[in-house]
Amino acid sequence: MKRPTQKDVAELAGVSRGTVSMVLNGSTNGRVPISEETRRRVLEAAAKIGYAPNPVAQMLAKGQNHIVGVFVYADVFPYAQSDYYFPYLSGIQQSAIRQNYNVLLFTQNHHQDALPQVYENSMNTLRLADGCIFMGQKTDREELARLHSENYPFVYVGRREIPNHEINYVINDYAAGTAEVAQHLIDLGHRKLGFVANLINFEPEYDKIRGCHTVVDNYPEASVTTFSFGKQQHADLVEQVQQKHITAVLCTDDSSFITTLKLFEQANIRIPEDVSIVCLTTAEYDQSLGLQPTHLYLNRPGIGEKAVEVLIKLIDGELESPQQIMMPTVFVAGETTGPCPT
Amino acid sequence: MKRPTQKDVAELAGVSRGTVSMVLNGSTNGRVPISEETRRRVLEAAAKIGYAPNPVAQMLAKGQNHIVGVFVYADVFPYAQSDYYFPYLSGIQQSAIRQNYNVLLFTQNHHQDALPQVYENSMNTLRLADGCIFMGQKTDREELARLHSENYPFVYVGRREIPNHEINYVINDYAAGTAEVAQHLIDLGHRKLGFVANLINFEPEYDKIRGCHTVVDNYPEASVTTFSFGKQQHADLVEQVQQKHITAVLCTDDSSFITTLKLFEQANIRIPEDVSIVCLTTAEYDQSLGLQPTHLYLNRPGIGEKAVEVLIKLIDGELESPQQIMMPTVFVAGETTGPCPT
DNA sequence: CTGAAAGCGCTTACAG
DNA sequence: CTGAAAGCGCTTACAG
Repeated sequence: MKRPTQKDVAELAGVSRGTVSMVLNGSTNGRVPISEETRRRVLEAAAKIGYAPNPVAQMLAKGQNHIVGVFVYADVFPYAQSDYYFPYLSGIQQSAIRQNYNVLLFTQNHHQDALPQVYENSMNTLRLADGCIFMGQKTDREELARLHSENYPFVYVGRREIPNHEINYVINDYAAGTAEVAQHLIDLGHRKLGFVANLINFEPEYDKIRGCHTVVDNYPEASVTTFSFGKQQHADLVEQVQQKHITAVLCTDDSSFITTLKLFEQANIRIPEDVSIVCLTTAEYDQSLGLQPTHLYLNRPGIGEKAVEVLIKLIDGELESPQQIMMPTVFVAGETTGPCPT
Repeated sequence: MKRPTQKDVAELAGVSRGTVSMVLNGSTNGRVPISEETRRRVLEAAAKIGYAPNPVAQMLAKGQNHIVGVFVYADVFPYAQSDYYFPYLSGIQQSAIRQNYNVLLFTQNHHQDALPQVYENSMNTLRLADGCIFMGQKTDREELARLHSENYPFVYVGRREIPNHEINYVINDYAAGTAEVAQHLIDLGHRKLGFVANLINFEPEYDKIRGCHTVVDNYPEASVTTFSFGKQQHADLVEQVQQKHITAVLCTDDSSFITTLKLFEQANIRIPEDVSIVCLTTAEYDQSLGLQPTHLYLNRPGIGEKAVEVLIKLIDGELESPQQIMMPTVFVAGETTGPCPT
């Protein structure tokens, strides 16, 4: 009833367990090859009893698991926000296939209504994987710091700065992308820009604002006004836009993009005739909107792939300095931007 | 430089390795509890040297991994068709979280340009997981048969019939759903129905046709004509529809749904005035179409969740008879169906 | 060309 | 309450 082990094969084939191991792994351990006759006997015996090596035992003996982990700092594992996470996961899978790794989703660390934790009872629960890809907004920076000092190999998808720890990450080059957007708007004649974000104190948002300024600051008559959307706290956006004669608004994420569109619609502000709007992340055509959004397309699968490549090099010890990689975004001109009204 | 082991903790705390194990697992192995003082010493020692048990060693010793695998019979792991697979994966993750399992994606079994194989060198590569969820169209039925005779626990997402093997599966109840669709069309006055499929010799398609007939056969004047879309072989659909005065067409998947719509458009057949069309799977609003599709919504996350529930019961040995579970679909009346023209 | 044995890092009866 | 030891199923130097 128990599944067969190496020992069963060895006995049936009349050889030692070491020999079975070597035949099945094709490895000869730096020795003369194993005789064809022996090989055949072992293979036959294995096939006969339906033997398959226990990968857990192999992992323990070899000390390498060939598994990359995926850990998500979010309330639940990608589900409601699956549109956001799955493109990254796609890339992770692609890369894993290419490099002959399996992918382990750390779902065990999620408990109801609580953020997932790497350390449970102060113990690192990630050791099943050789290394791990991190995603998610609700980063626990202390855990990352600790993981880093333990030399556990990991790569964050997204920029995270941890004091005293140079961690590895792969991220969209928001600064360059936003600069491209800003230049586009400037070229269309816009000079008074608005910048809408949900949370300002977050690395990606910094990068976007910074990118915007690198362009705008070249035009003395141009300016950027920043709006922070809190809970219900966007009531004065329309007012301010009108008062300050803002003609173009950059929104950092799709929720603020949609909100902004709705606010303008309610105020009878026409898009793009009166005001141009850009979404600084991937935005799909929305039926209720009826316009192709001008946006920054993020190559999320590409980022996932890159993150795994870096991670595996890390695992293999091929990297000494920390990797902080920027991936280009793609500017997509849509129908929500137009020339500055005169 | 090496990561600390149980032995290191034991020495530092001045206790035996078994004691460390018990303290850390909270298990007392049917004995009097471990003294508070000892507990504290062990915990402190562990924290001090940053010890975390090696999960691989734990798995080997315990013989249980708490991992559910996911294996996809498709050329590549969900990527191009990610829209199709990811909703299932969402459900799998949800269920795994609830039951405290991790999820392992078997990407190692995918090699370029070849279908993935469970058995490599005639050895089952799935043993890392306690059991496995299967998905994908390009099922290798021989592998499933073998897996089943080896008593490896698995659940297929989709119906697969294997001679002499009653396997476990969870599937959309296409028969009931299609019957609902057929009734809807009959109620709208349609009597001559068309049924379009890409491959007819596939379990889900059988179920759909069967469901259609259970309704249509109650109406003596009603009939169903079946069309099989091969490669480029749908040229006569329009012709036949006109000749036979077919007024409603059921399409088994979204690709045949889209193709049918295009063919009708080219022939100046109006939807739904002249012909009603239904998609027998989840169909999104398509901008080029401009109509909300009448379709059968599939609760894919729900199926993923159910599949994991069944799998874990299987692993725990709580199930004796094979489980073949039907999940209800949801009929969504859209704009591509209307009353039969008179 | 092959066997015997140590080792991977845990858990769990079994004695004390 | 704790220690010593066997065992989980492999791999890999080391002898022969």
